Amino acid sequence: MTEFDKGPQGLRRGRGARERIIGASQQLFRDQGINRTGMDQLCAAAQVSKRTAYQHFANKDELVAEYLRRFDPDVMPGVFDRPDLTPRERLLAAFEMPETTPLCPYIAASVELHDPQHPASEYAREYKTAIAARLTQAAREAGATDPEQLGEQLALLIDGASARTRVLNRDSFPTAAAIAAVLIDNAIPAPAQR
Amino acid sequence: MTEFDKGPQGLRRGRGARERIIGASQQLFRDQGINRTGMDQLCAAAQVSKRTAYQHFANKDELVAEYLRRFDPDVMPGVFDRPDLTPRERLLAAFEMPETTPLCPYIAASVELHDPQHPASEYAREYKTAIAARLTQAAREAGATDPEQLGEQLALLIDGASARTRVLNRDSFPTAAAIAAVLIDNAIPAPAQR
DNA sequence: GATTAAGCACACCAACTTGTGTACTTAACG
DNA sequence: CGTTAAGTACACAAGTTGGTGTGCTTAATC
Repeated sequence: MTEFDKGPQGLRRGRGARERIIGASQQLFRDQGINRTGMDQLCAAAQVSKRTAYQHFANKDELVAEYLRRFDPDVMPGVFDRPDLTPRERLLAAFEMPETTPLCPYIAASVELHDPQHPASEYAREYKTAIAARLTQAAREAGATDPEQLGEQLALLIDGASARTRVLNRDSFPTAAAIAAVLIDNAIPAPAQR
Repeated sequence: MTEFDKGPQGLRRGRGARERIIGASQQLFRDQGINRTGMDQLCAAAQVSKRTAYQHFANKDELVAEYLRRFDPDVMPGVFDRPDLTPRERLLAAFEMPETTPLCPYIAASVELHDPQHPASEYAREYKTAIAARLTQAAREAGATDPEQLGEQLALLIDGASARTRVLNRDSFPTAAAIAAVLIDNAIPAPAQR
């Protein structure tokens, strides 16, 4: 019984070792941080031998990069894929944080790795840019006079709430949402609001 | 030649050891991060023997805590000690970041140490609270209707700019300052503005 | 049944970490 | 002078890290 796909060449055995590795990294990197999570512990959690892990990922850095790539800016916190909301509501939805993410993993990775050249750091930059672009687009749809500016501002608010939540150990997203509401109302000319 | 550093060969004894250690930690922790800076390297940079370092600080954690304590919320970036500015200008002055601080060391420490119980993490929380309190006070002096709210909002903007600057490798404080201007003008009733 | 890819168990390595122990040297001071 | 506080140099312990080498086992396909 093949439980799984039999690709033209690839045959997945057991149960997706690669997926388990990434799954374990998502949990451990988030809970303990990247630097404080050793490959031994990670492999144990993934129920994968260390040897196998290093056959899937050349080194830890590459695993970290792949771990970050798994977060997709298009599926943020269900912000841009909700046609039931008005544009304004969609912009505000970005501040309902899924409390599974105590600190944006990109900020964490940038700080922990401490190397702007690191592939993960570079992807973090891409991601942040993508998020701002999505917000800009939503701002445009909402009729903002300067969508770029509003998008960048909202992105900054999200990062601020994320960082502050981490340091203070207290949810700062409501504060950010309050600011966002002010900015949005200021940026959208009255006739377009509803 | 009395009590000052002087010695036959590079022997800086007398009274500077502790200060040199902290000085080196300020530079290295900022440039390389805390976890990536070993005590060996730090002692070499401070021109202090490792033994001496451990006579001044029980362990690295304590050094990290002391390193953070050296940042004083009262002397932020010369924000609250400038009677030449109007209250409004004083609030905005908080966003002229001294570019010597790429990322607020408290956010960095919180992320790197990854332990809310760590003395440095706890001090980071105190510091952030103190900053918000100072901003709240300035907001009150500026005549804001809800100074607490404005202070908290401005603090969040600072953190957002700090985090975002780090991740994007691009100064985000102007964006934060623009938001701050909007918030301030919205929070201060017209007659009180000047 | 043979082949083959994927994985496992486990020992092992080299580098690096924080932190000590020990014996020696210097400067200040009464 | 002698005492003492501060510091040095250096070896070393004990732990952790990322990463390999090797031989063996499984399961699906040929």
